[in-house]
Amino acid sequence: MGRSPCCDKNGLKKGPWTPEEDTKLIQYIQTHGPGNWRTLPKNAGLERCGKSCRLRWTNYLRPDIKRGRFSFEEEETIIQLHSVLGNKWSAIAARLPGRTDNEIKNYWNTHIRKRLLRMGIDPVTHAPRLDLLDLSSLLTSPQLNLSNLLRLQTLLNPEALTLALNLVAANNGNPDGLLQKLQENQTFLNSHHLQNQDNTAFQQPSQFTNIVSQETPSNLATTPSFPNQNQCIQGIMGHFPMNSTDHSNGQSFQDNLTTATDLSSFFYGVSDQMKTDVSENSSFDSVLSSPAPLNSASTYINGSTEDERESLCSSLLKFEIPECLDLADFM
DNA sequence: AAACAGTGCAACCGCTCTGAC
DNA sequence: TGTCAGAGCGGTTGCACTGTT
Repeated sequence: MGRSPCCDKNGLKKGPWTPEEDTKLIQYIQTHGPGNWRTLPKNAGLERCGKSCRLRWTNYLRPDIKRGRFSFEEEETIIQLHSVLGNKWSAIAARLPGRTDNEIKNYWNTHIRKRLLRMGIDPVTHAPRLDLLDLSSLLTSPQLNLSNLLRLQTLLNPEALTLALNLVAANNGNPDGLLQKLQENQTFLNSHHLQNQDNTAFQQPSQFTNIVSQETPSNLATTPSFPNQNQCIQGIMGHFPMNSTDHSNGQSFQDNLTTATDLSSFFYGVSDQMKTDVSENSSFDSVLSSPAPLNSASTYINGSTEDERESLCSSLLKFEIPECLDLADFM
């Protein structure tokens, strides 16, 4: 359905608004109120498109517009809402009094988006970016075996581990290369004692299911020699290097396993030290469970600089490995 | 001091949605 | 039901400003 342009573009002014034009628009709207934007320019004595008038009014001349730097509360609200709503700037703006969709959109694109990218966060999905993980160095290690991959499972999301598996296969020249390594680990897995006979105490890690059901390597999921999930879990439980209360708030490894909904959440539970390293703020629990990487740390960060904000944001990212956890222990 | 590059933001463009007729 | 105008939305552009060499 063809549409006529919203206004006759010939003779209409474009570009930045002058103070005189602003004054005319403000005076007209104060007298007649906003609305009927098509006829407004003519009635107000403006050589502008009605659309341009509406944009100028709603984004810059409205009396309730809040100007100036975004506060940390506003910023974290934007990030959280964006993680839920996506690029629905008007919907986000509706939750931020005094801020316009255009302003929020610009702030996102020029500040928040870049900061998330620098921190390795995909600004679209709010998830860690897989392309920034240096998986190749891990996967070319001679220590590569299934148990190590399964330990990585606690650090990476399922997509990352899937990628790892695919990279392993590609690195070996054919998918059977990985299969061979998996078979080598069969002995290791089978030799392990079952430390927790009652596997029903915790849910089967759904992410593991993702791994074994991957189409590539093609024959991975169907090969009879591939260890079953219970065997793999046994391997993890037997070889996980952390024991007792290491790195956790007095919570044992076993307790973590029995309460975690999956192995990744177990790892996140272990990373409590990271929280206290950053702040004493009790609301960090929600940080670690929220889709958005940020939550309430207002008392800490208010008035801080851009770099300080980024520093805090980096520390809040749950995928970032805290110093207290030595990766070498996992390998 | 000048040239260049990078950044931020105001404004525009094209499309979709909504309601009136 | 179809058409149209008005309004709104999200993506993109262009320019001014700032920092760097």
